[in-house]
Amino acid sequence: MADRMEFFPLDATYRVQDGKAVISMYGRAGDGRQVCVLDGSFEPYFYAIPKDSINIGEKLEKIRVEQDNDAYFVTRAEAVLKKFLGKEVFALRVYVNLPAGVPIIRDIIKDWDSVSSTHEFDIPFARRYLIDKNIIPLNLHQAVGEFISQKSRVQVFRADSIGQAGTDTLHNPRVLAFDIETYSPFDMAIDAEKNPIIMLSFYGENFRKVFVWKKFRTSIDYIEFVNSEAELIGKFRDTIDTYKPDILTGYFSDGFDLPYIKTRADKYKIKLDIGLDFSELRVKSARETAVAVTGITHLDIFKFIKKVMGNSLETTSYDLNAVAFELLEEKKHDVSLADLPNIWDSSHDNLEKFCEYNLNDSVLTYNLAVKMLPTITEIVKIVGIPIYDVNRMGFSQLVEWYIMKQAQQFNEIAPNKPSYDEVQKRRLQTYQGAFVYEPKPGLYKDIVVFDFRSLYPTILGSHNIGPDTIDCKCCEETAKPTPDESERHWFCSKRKGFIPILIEDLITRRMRIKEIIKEEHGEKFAFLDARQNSLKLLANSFYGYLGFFGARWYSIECARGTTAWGRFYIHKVIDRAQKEGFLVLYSDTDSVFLTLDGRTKNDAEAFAESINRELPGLMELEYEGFYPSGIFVSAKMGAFGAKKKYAMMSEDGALKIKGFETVRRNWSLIAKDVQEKVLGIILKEHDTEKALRYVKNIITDLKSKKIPIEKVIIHTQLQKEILDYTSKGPHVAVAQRLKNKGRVIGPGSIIKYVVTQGNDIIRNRSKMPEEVKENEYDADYYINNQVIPSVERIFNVIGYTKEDLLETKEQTKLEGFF
DNA sequence: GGCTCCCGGGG
DNA sequence: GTGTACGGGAGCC
Repeated sequence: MADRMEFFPLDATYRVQDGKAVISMYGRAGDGRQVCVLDGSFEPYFYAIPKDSINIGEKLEKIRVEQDNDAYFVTRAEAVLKKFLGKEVFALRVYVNLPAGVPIIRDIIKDWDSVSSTHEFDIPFARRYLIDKNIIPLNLHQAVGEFISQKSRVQVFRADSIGQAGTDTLHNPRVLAFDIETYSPFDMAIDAEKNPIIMLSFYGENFRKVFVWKKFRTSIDYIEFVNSEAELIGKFRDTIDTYKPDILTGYFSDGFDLPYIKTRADKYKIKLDIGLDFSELRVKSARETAVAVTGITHLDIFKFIKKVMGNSLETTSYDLNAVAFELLEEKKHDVSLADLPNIWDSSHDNLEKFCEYNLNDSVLTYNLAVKMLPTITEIVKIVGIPIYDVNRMGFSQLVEWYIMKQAQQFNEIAPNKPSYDEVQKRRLQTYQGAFVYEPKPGLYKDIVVFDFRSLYPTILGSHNIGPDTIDCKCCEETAKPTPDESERHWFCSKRKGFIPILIEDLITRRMRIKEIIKEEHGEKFAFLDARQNSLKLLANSFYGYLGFFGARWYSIECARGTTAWGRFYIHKVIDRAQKEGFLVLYSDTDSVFLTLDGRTKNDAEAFAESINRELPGLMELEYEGFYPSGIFVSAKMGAFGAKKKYAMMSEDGALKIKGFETVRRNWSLIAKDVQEKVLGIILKEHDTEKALRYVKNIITDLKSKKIPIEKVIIHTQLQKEILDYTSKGPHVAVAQRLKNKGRVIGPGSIIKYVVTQGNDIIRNRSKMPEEVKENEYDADYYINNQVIPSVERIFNVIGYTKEDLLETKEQTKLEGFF
């Protein structure tokens, strides 16, 4: 007798059982319990396109490969009618006994004379399953089958069939945030082999806890003392086991917390078998590490925010404090972590505030995860990929997997990933990008900003741009070619392409949501807003995807055509604006900055309307805003045109700043200080003279050595053994000398150095701070390589040159603007 | 100008 | 895991 069971799948994986692959999906059942759903009915396969419909079925069935005690063979081959880049093709769907056999069998047949090409042989089995069965993680599904008994931390259900069940989505997964503090002496590299974890905090719904293995007097109820680090690691495992989170989240936990915990656990031979199948936590060490747990979704919320939200945030730093402040208006506790090791070693009485700090980091992480969950959920639902993977994908991968899923629905075969050689070739391809109208540096009044709503996506849609519509035979004579002077291309005017269909679908879905969202409030609004934003992010990424060297649906000609049309339309706006009497200040890609120059705001809006009447398809020029004053920079030219840098003040007095980089740790303190101060003076006080005086004073102070030596120390971390360096930077030279003096120096050591006076190359003038007397540092180096570069572009904005900064005599420019 | 190296996040 | 991983700036050579 079959049971029915409803559940929200979170992720899928597979296991080989009795020579057959069995999919296991972990998720939350309708009754609230965690569940594992097994499906053994899905078979691995790939496609082979035979030449001239030669029958290769018999030959395929003879293949048999023995490897590592497993046998791989073709179970059957099915002839199917598919589409490939706009053309109908006969393909063979080649079924293989095991997933691991797919690439092996494919390798054998790819070179056969009778085979023209092979496809879709490199798609992870569990991902293939979700796509083919149209199972969308987080949506409610119904399984028919029965509960079985199997070693597992959760109930196991063996399914005979699985299907969508209504439109419900898991909107309140059980989230558990955690954070560790480690013993980490001031200025030493973080070293998981050497230094213990001393605190561990958790935060979830109605749950907060800090574990610490030294005792002190406290009245805080969530602090729990344990006797050792080993016991603390045991608590890590047990807390997760009893809390039963759907999502375990940390801040940079892929790169720090979990690998650290794993290293320490290995030391004590503690098994971190928190997987719902009792498997251990897995640290995948690639270029960027990632940590996975079977059945529990590990969300590194830092990674998600940096990858997906990054561009839309004001902050340029992604540390927890800056991100929490911008997204939550909350901050980290203000404690000095540098003091923690000493306090840990001596006076335990002060440990309490570090425990509070530790918990607060988990609280912030939890709140960030909850805040991002609507967006994460919507991306998962649009792309059809589990949270764990969405968390670790960049935009081009999100686009690609979205297209892969749609390809299945549209009966399209996916093109292959480029070979290494092909990637190298593609990397060399360049093309003309967007049009940039350079602003004259200076201060301006009454600025109006317009931009094209989703310029590239609407061009791709309106002009039917895609790899399957380019240069079609049927429209060679009639189609309108791209406005590209260097090469002639056109796109089919009879048949809508695959990619334009997908893009227009994303755009119109978004427009519909924008329409209904006006009436919504609260939670419903938040989800719809997250959805429209996710749709926009995805649509905006298609153009870049077409020109991305790793893309399956790569087409540099399509990318070129898109920018060519983009330049065409923005020029049209600029020309018309000038004809109508506006002053064009600045334009970049899809936006135009005008000054009213005597005309009114209403005139500007009417102007946009007149443009819109002539635009094709879904293209639209939008009124972005009005700014009473602004400062524009024509920054240093890069290889592909100017960088975008400007600051404007809106009517409510808020400043909008674009393109000013922040300085990093391998800059001296003096450079950081000066940049911060100068930005403050100019943007808040509008006193350019004062900013200039300030920098001049700093330069004078450097020359007369009034700036203390601590402010000119540069910190750089040694990445490998000194001998392994082929190119000796200043920090390597200093490291060598430290080693000669008997200091223990190796990978991870932070090398501090000061550049001193002389004519030699920098390396030979770099010394350790204690070797340098107060007046020995090279003032010119710090002025020219540190202070000036950190503020030069800011001063260019307001009309001063590097030379002005260096001159001792005062000058006045742009006086009396404000 | 090409090559090599470092940074980020975390403590 | 039927896959793969970044991009920008500074200094050396």
